[in-house]
Amino acid sequence: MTSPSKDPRNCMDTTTATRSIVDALTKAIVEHRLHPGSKLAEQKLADHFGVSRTLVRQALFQLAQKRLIRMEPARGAFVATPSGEEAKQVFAVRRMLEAEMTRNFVRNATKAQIQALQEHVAQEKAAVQRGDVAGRTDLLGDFHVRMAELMGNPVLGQILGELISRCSLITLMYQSDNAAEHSAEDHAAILKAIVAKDETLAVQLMEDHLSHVEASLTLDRKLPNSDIAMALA
Amino acid sequence: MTSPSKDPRNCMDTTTATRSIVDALTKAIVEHRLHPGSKLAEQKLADHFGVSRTLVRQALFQLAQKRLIRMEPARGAFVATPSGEEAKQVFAVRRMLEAEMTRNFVRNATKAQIQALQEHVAQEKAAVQRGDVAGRTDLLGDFHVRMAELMGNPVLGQILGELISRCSLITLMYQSDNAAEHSAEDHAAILKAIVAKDETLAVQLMEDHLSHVEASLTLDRKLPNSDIAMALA
DNA sequence: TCTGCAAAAAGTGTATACAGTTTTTGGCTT
DNA sequence: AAGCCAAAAACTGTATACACTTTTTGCAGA
Repeated sequence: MTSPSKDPRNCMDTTTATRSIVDALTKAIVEHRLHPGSKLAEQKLADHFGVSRTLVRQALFQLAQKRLIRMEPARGAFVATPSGEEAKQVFAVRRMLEAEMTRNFVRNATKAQIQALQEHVAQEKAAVQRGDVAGRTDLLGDFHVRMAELMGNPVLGQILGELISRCSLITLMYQSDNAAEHSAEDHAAILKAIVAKDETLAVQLMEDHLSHVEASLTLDRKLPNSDIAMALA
Repeated sequence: MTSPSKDPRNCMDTTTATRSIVDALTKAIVEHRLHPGSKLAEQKLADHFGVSRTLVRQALFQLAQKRLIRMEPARGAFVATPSGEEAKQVFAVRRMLEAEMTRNFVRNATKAQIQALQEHVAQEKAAVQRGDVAGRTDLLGDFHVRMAELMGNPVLGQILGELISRCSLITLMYQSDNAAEHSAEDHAAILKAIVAKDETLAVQLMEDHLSHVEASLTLDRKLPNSDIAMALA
């Protein structure tokens, strides 16, 4: 009832500030502008975003919980450097979730939902062809999240979204770029099986897809980049 | 208040102060001392824990990310009140994860790991028999987390741990207490199938177990409790 | 030149202060 | 007496201040 807030310019909304920092840093990490191992100095980030350390700190804590960064006791925050071991675990969990998800999707998806996925795959192909690395990375991950959301299970969608963020970091560390184009093809094949209502095949293709991505991991090293201003510019 | 916790396995451990607040509040929520919907006023919590609002705030953000509380824009934090819809989704995800987890466990578990689970189930039975509600709740959830960890997949363990925390809140809202004793029996049956290396049966029993818990949910309402000092004392 | 150590700089961890918003309180009108 | 508006209290959101820790710097001695 009482709606005394006639303030439409509530743009610097509370909580949105922290959230936008989380989003910006997440994007920067997933899109490879902040390299694994980079130091994330609080004051520098605060200066960059034009806020105080308080908000940066809150954002860093949230990122730590999402395992995109790690925080060492009195030394600060660093972009996470997931190990090969951790990578395998993340993929294992994804296979568990997505195999079942695919099965349920084949069973229950409506025409409209399938069409939504088809449009998504088309976008993926477009991004791959135009060489849009950032957009491609987003879309390839979003394919899986979208599927979860279309199933009417946002809980699954959120968990999968976090796993996929971690996967982005992992693949950025270990995977060569050309392998990603193959993912778009995999998605198309999965979708085809879904359209054909071939439950077993769709599940199998999804598992193969994830195994394939995992198999393409390699153990070469990267050099860290600490230039926050450059990466976020 | 149990302060003596240094957890060496958790590398993202922020200042232990914040973590102990998170743990204390998590315990209070899971153990039913803070009811769904209760307001969590920052200053009151700060006074209770003998710290400033800063640390309480950080803890609340982490709890919000774990979906144990919800934070409303300028109104504060409240113990989460998961809907029946959300409950179904959480259980659906658990079934996905734990069916596969059980399958892998049957395949790969060593004698020592199986024995560890057996000891755990024995503890469960003891807690149920002695009427230790708090310990029982902990142990019943820990059975699943323990299984994940024994599989050498801490990633799975952590995700499952969070889902189970949410489940505790859900069951505390919707489930009658006596159903929990049944869970200990379910665990024993699952373990028996694991010992017999009957993969199909073990998976089936795990799915049935989770479905059974979910099926025992009901939609009666609860009255909120806002007395923080009492609940945490 | 290289090593070791102390002082300074930088950075994190926590508390406090302050501004804006929401909720409560108390009185005034109908 | 019930309802409504205004002032006050309480609370959240953010910035700043300060203590303590880590890292860097600079210099003395070998």
